[in-house]
Amino acid sequence: MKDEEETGTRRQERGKKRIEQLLRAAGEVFAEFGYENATTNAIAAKAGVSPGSLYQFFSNKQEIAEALANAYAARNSELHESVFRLEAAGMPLRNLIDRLVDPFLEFRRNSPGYHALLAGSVVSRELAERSHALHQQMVQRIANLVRLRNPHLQDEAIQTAAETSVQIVKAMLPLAVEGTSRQREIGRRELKLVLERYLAPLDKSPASRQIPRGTKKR
Amino acid sequence: MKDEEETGTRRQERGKKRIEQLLRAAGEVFAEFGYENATTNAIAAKAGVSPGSLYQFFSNKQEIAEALANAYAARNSELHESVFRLEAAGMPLRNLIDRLVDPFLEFRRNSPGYHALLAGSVVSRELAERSHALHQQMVQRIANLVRLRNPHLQDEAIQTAAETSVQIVKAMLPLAVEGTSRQREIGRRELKLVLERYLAPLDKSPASRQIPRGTKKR
Amino acid sequence: MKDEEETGTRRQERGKKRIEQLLRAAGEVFAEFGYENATTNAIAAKAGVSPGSLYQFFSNKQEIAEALANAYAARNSELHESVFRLEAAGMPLRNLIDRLVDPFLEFRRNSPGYHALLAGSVVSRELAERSHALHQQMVQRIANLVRLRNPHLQDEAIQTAAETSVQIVKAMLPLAVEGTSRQREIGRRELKLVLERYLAPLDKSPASRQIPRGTKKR
Amino acid sequence: MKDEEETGTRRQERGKKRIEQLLRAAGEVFAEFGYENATTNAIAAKAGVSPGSLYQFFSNKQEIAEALANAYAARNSELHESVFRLEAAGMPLRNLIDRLVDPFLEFRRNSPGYHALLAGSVVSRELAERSHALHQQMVQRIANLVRLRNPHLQDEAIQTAAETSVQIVKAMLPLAVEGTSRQREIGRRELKLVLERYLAPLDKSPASRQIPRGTKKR
DNA sequence: TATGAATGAGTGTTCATTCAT
DNA sequence: TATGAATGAACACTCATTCAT
Repeated sequence: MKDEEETGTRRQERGKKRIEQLLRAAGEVFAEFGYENATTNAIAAKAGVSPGSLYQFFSNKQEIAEALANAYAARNSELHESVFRLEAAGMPLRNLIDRLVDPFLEFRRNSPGYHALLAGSVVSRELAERSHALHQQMVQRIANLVRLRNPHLQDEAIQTAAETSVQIVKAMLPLAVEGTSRQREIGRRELKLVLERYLAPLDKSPASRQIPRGTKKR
Repeated sequence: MKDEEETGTRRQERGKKRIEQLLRAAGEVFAEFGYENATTNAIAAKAGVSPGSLYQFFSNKQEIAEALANAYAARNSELHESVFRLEAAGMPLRNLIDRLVDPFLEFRRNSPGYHALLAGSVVSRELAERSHALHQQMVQRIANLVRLRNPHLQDEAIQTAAETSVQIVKAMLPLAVEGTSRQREIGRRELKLVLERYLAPLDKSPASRQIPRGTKKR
Repeated sequence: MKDEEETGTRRQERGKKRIEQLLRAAGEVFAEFGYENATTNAIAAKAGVSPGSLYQFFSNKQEIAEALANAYAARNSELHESVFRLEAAGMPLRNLIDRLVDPFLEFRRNSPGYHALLAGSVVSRELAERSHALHQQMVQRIANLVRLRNPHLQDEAIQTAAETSVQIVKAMLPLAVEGTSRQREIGRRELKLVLERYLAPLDKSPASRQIPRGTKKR
Repeated sequence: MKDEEETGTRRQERGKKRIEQLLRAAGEVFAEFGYENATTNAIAAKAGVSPGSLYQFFSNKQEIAEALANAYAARNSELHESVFRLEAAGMPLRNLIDRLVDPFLEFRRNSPGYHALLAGSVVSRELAERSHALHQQMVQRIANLVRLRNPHLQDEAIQTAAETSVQIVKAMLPLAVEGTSRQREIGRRELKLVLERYLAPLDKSPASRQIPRGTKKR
């Protein structure tokens, strides 16, 4: 509680805030112009900060992109923790899909720049690898669920189904995240429908029979 | 055969060849580096042409991208003509999908830069519009087929189904076009499978009865 | 002992210490990186002080260099006082040279940054002038000695001899100050030798009769 | 003599001229501001060229400095070839010194920037090494002459004498190259005088006895 | 018409200096 | 007075575009 410590704490807080400001601004600028056309000065300006300040926290433009991607990856992981729970394996497929897809859509709606950095042009090898790792992580989590629901399926079939599911989600996300709210609603519904119809035939577990709510888990 | 005698036709021919060279080069460079990181000098060099010459045919970098997109659009239209024939409406769903998807995949495999220009970052409003127009054209063609097969469906449902189908194809294209030949083969199979499972429920024609996986072809 | 009771004297003392810290640090940083490549932040950091504090004592980077040069000039003057004593005029040339050169070399060995500031690129007009003044001071002191030893010489010859002597010292300093201790020893010997041979012909005192090399000291 | 070759030749010529323009401009700017304070845009402007053009010939600022140093080194070598001729070994010392020093002084007068690059702050390790190599080359050439004149001297003494001579020349050059023409003349005379007095005692060869002109070599 | 050297506006980045705390 | 985060002018360098040949 001494003066110095207090100061230090405040400084750190301010630093964190600055970084958050900058990353938020970077996300918006990357989303609007793409990584290449985004200028560091524009990011600094949008964050209400001088160009020099930006470089107190990030040593170059690429590092901003990487930090932002890290932040997204972290939030993404939290999402995974809360969403890929094994008890979910027994749900009816439709419920499971709701449970997985909705938070993910919301996350993406709140993450401008995610697409520009992790789906757009190659910012850096590190970022490409991180993106790939996130993708694989998601594939594995889905594969686990698929395996729990369909223990008789061969591993390769499970992998393929999981990979395909992730790809469907990735590509249909824009429809569910952009446009008017009506368009987004349709996008969301169709995304779920595609997933459901793709996955239903694999699904032999009794839980996946369309059962009215209230009858869950026996 | 002297210079002044050279006919306008011959000049035009030469011009066309130059443009083709340049567009081919542009496609490759865009595919390798992305639109933003592609330099006009690199395109000119790859086309075996001076940077000044490039500007005889295209007034700026963006225009190259647009011309390339146009060329792809034209080839795409030819594809549509040959593929979206009404007699196809009566085929079993699976056959129809094969017929539509395979040429499209081949087209994409032969169109480097297509993804970089039309799926990557926003190159220009013009390009975005053209891309959108292509997309809508495809949606309408598919909507027509869907309507022919399922005359009882409401228009909105048809539109949505067509839109979603196109999105599915876009989604799965990378899996069907990139990677090892085995990966591509799996990608192609899954793409068709997703489409089939998504569309089958709409489909009242006997040929499209859902066949459980693993029991295919007998 | 409370804050407000702190005397001005004490403050001044603290200020002096800070200034000394900063100048020492500046000397080292200038010596290591050269004036232009030295950053004020690096100087402050090396002095264990914040960049803001530095500017409490020096209003800009140039002023640091000037203050450092002043400090060197002051020490240099002390050296002069102790070394250029008139009783020295009667010594044998060789002894006189020893007496003048050795303390000067030691001073230079203990003055990092001296070379970077006063011999390197032009830091500022002020500094150049100060450097020139120091130079001239030394020239005059030497001229005085030369005149005492050789009263018959014309003034211009005396000036030139003094000027040249100073230049010789400057020339040979690097050899006498840098490198291994053996190299430095050789450098020091040669410096003295060059001076001696240059000055001896002017010198009518018996002690300075030219002695062939190798026969020195018996 | 065909069109293309002619063009190529002309281009090369223009390129060479541009490089010369740029190097001349760089020399002047480096001389005026020092390497660090010289801006590439200032160099380009002084050469009457755009900044982009400069980078067609040099890939960065350092490379300009290195190219300029190379050019100086090359001229320096030519000088050496024409000046360090063995028949010179027999000359009276004074003549030899004239012969060596005068062209060297002229060279330096025509080489603005030489000092800034090769004596000033450390531009790069390459440049420092080149500078050192030039220095050593000169030392060796002088050592050869000294050895020819004084075959009985030990190698180490020869080396030291050569090294010291070079150091004297380097340090006294500014006096002989800068200032009014009178100052330069005095500087030149003193430089030669210092060298002569330093070297004369080593010199046992008959040729080095002060002999009136016209009696050379016997 | 083709060439490719030349252009120069614009970008990422640094660092001397300021100022709120 | 001390701090160090913030500032912003300035620089090295790039590349889409132009134009003399």
